[in-house]
Parts: sequence; C-alpha cells; structure tokens
Amino acid sequence: MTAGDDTVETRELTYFVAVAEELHFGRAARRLGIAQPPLSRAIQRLERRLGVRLLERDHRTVELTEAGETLLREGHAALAALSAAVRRTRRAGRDAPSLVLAAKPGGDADLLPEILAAYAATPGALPVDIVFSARERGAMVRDGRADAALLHAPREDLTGLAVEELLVESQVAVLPRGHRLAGRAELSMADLDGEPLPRWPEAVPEGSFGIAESGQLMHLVALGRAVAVVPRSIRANLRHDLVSVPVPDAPPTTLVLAWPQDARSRALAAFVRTAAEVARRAGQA
Amino acid sequence: MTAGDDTVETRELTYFVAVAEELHFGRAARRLGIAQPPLSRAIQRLERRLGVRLLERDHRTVELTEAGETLLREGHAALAALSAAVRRTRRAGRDAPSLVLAAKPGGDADLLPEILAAYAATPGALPVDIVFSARERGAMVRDGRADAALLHAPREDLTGLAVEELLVESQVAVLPRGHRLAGRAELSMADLDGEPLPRWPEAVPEGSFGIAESGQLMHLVALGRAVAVVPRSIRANLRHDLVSVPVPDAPPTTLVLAWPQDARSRALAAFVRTAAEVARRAGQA
DNA sequence: GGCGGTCATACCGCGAGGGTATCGCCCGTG
DNA sequence: CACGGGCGATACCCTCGCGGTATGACCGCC
Repeated sequence: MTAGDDTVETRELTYFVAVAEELHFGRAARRLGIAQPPLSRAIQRLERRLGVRLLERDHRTVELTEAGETLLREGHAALAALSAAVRRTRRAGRDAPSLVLAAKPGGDADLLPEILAAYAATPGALPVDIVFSARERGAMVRDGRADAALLHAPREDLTGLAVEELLVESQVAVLPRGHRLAGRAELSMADLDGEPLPRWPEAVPEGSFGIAESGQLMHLVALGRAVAVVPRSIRANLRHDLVSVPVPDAPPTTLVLAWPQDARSRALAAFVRTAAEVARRAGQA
Repeated sequence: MTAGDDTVETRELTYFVAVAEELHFGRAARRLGIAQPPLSRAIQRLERRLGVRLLERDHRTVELTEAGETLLREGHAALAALSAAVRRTRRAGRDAPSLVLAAKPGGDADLLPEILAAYAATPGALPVDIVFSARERGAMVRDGRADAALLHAPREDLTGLAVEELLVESQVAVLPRGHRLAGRAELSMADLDGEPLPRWPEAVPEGSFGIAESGQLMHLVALGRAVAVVPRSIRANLRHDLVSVPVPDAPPTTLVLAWPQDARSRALAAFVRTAAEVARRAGQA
C-alpha cells in the first residue's frame, strides 16, 4: 500500500546527509549551494517516499530519529560506493591505464623497489603510479582513488578490503640517542609507560599537532617530545641522532597489500601475485 | 577541465545497468518501462558526464567497453548499497522494532532454540523474527532484508560481512539405508567418487533441478538419485530411511553468525554476544 | 511586544526527462 | 539489387519536478 517507489535519487540522499550532519536546514542549504525551501521540500518528499520520519524538527532544533541515524550511516556508505564506482569507471576509461598504489613514506619495509621491479618484468605489466599518503591509504582504496595500498595491520582498519599478508614485523622503540633507555638491549611496553606520546604514529592524540608524515614524527622524537614504537624495518632509514631498541612484547605489525575486495582487474591480480612472491622470497632470505 | 559534475543520479545508473545487462536498448527500455529514445539520451548524457565511453554500439550490436564493465560491476554494488540503506531505514522506522535472523531449515546445528531463549532473557531484547531461506541468506544480510544470518563457511561467501564463528563441524555422508556404503564405519571423499551428484547441497549442477530446501535433497537421497555430504549436526533430524556415515577427510564446515560489518545496533550486538556465548557453552558440553 | 531566527508554505519559471515520429544505417532475403 | 525489418540516434513537443523568491507561522530573547 504505502510501498510506492523503492528508489531514492542520489541528490535526495546527498541533501539528507547534509541536513543530518548539520542538523540545520539553513546551513545545510548553504553548504549544498541551494536555497532553504527546496531543501525542506526535498526532505519532506524523501520522508514521504520512505514512509518514515527521518528528522524530528521542533521550531528551534532539528534532531535525527532512529531511522534518520540509520539512513545517515548507510546512506553515507552508499554514496561512497557510488562515487567510488564513478571514479573507478573514469580511471578504467582513460586511454593510458595504470595501477595506482598508495604507500606510506618509509612504510614499505623496503620491499617496494623489488616488488616494482619484479612486477615491471611481468608480461603485460602496466605502469605503476605510487601515491604517498600517511593516513588516507585505506580510504583511497575504498573510494577508488587507488587500486591497492600497503597498510599496517592491525593498526589500520581493513574492513571491506581484500588483503595479502606480506610481512610480519616485530616492533622497535625509536629514542633520542641520549635517552635514558637508549642503551638497553630491549624494552617492554611497561618500560615506556609515562613516556611522552604519541607512542603510535597514526593515533594522534586529540589536540596535539597531527603527525602527517614520519619525518615529522622522527623530528619530534629527536627533540625528546615523543617516543615512537614502529615496525623494525624503519631501522634502515633511521636518522643519525636516533636509536632503535627492540620491544618484544609490542604486538607485531603485519604489512599487508590491500585492494577492493571485488576488484577484477587482471593487472591488479598480477601485481598482487608478484608482491606476495617477492615478500615470500624476502621472508626466506 | 572536463571534470564537470561528479554526481550520478541513481536513475541514470539504473538505466545504464539495464542496458549493460541486456546489451540492447529496446529490451532495456521495455524492462525499465520507458521508451527507447529517452534511454539512449540518458546513456549519452551519462557518458558525457563521466567523460568516458561506456558502450560500443555498432548499428547491429551493443557491447561494453572496459569502463562499461567497471561501471556495471561497481554500479551494481552501489545500487545494492543504496537499496540496502533504504530497506534498513524503513525497518528502523517501524514502530515495532525487531531483529530478523535468516536461517536455513535444519542448518542451525540445533543451536537456535537455545540461542533464542538465552537472547530473549537478555535485558532489552527485541523480538526475533526467523526467516528461512536456503540460498539467499548472505544476500539478505547484505541488502538489509535481514539483520543477521546463520551461514556455513567456507561453502558460502562471507565477503562484506562481519562474522562470529559458532561451531566447527565435521561432515557426514547421507546415504539410503540400503546403499552399498551404508554399513561402513567411515568413508573418504574418494569412496564417493562416481556417486550421483549433488554432493554439496548448495552447488546445484547446471541443468539439474534446483535443490531449494534440504527436505528435497533428502528425498533425492532416499530415491538413490544423490548422495549428500553435510555437517554432522543434521544427523539428529535424519529420515528413518537414511543413514549417515562420517567422512573425516571432507573439509570441516564452520557455522557462523554473520551481520553487516558496519552495523551499529545495540540489539544486534547483544544477540551476537549471546549467540557466541551459547555456542561456546555448547561446544564445551 | 518587536525582533531575529527557524522551518514550512505559496507561487512562479525553467529545464530536464519522457513521449511520438522519423531518420540513417545495415543486414538478410526473395 | 531492391526492399523490408530491426536497430540506435535525432527532432520536436509537452509535462512536471526542481529550484528560486516572497511570505507565513512559530518561538525565544532582549
């Protein structure tokens, strides 16, 4: 009876998400670049179509209903899937196809050069564009900006991605050369209690400066403002004024190659296979 | 420069998917309930907006370009996410909230009654609606028709779902009472070579009748038209004219409880916790 | 009690989207 | 080889959905 049309236009959904995030029709309308009345009507129409009240609006305040919270969360995901589809389609239509790999500077455990060389030797290999990003790599894969990314599990969220484990790495603490613990042969996490944060590069404490890049982090460590616990492979590129000390009881980090779980590209499959092969060889050596 | 509008309306995407699946504008238009010319224009507009050619149309034939295949695959997923969002929103707006659990008849390893009882005893428990389906359970969770499902790994695809393992089960062969192998204490997969299919209930061979329900399968077995290899828990409900024989070398099946990986419902979380607890206790007993 | 702010309503104009008719092209066929 | 049939594209028209402006209804605040 109420059933009606089961489809929701992306415009309507975009509008709703804006209002749900702003909780204010006027601001949302400005953000969307339209006037407020059409926005009000669009939301009403959407509510009518879904047969569900999404926003409880009092003359003073706007708040989400249960259903509204659901649509905000799920709708956001749906819009992301949609723009990912668009981005991937655009990329697939380019005349010069390539693979985009998102990596973190210094976060490749030095495997990348060998992987790239091995892949380039593969028949039918595409050019590989490396994009560096410290925090957005997972999102870049999910939204189609990148074909694959090197991520660190379990530090980074892998939901929605297919992964291939490349390397399990124990962790080391990075300390200034003169630090009281710098001479120790190894440390436990307990030894580091009370040391200045950020202990984990990506978990930026609220209110502190964001660490966008490992160079910044290392700089902070050198200044005695922080202590970092990072995968041991970064030891190869350590600044001369820093030392590393193994931390056996820190949970090991796994370097993984991640890609969209429903990807079908032959080139990507070959790249993944090659990377796994290179990592396996490196692990044995 | 070409950038233009980054948004694609769901109607356009639906249209494209129809054409891409039919590979024929006329048929697609009929399926969509519109005339052919507007459909042609919509596709052209979409191509213009994306800046990519999606369909190579010769006066005789229509075929997908690389980009078109990408958009078909990804767009399909995006539309699914969208209708899942709508369905979940509608359900969240119902005045009588409940949990919908998809199960397979006979596929609950007899855990379900206890799980339901334990959950119902939980403070704030919602009513649980059980929906039976043999093949669609995973899809039902993905598209929002169900909040959770009991699935059998690795037989069923779990991508995109969060899961909790409930029970690892070894498998048994189900045979007619008079079968030549019925007296054996155990069997290997090799013993079953050459036995009539379907060996696996969900893998329905092309061209045979679909086995929609385990009663049908058991009937086929009783008629000597098939041999089934299934989780051992079904032994409890076996027909009197059938016998079961352990098959130790068949890969074990895991009964898992699966739900959408980004679900946030408190009720669902409680249900999952309860189910895991019940399964753990049952496993110890 | 006026004033400002908020969301809803009224009314209007335009353009996107759908329909019909037709074209242009190619192929199969007698 | 001429012709008809089937296909997608184009031309043209019309409707209605969407957005804009103006205004209303309601409320809290100075």
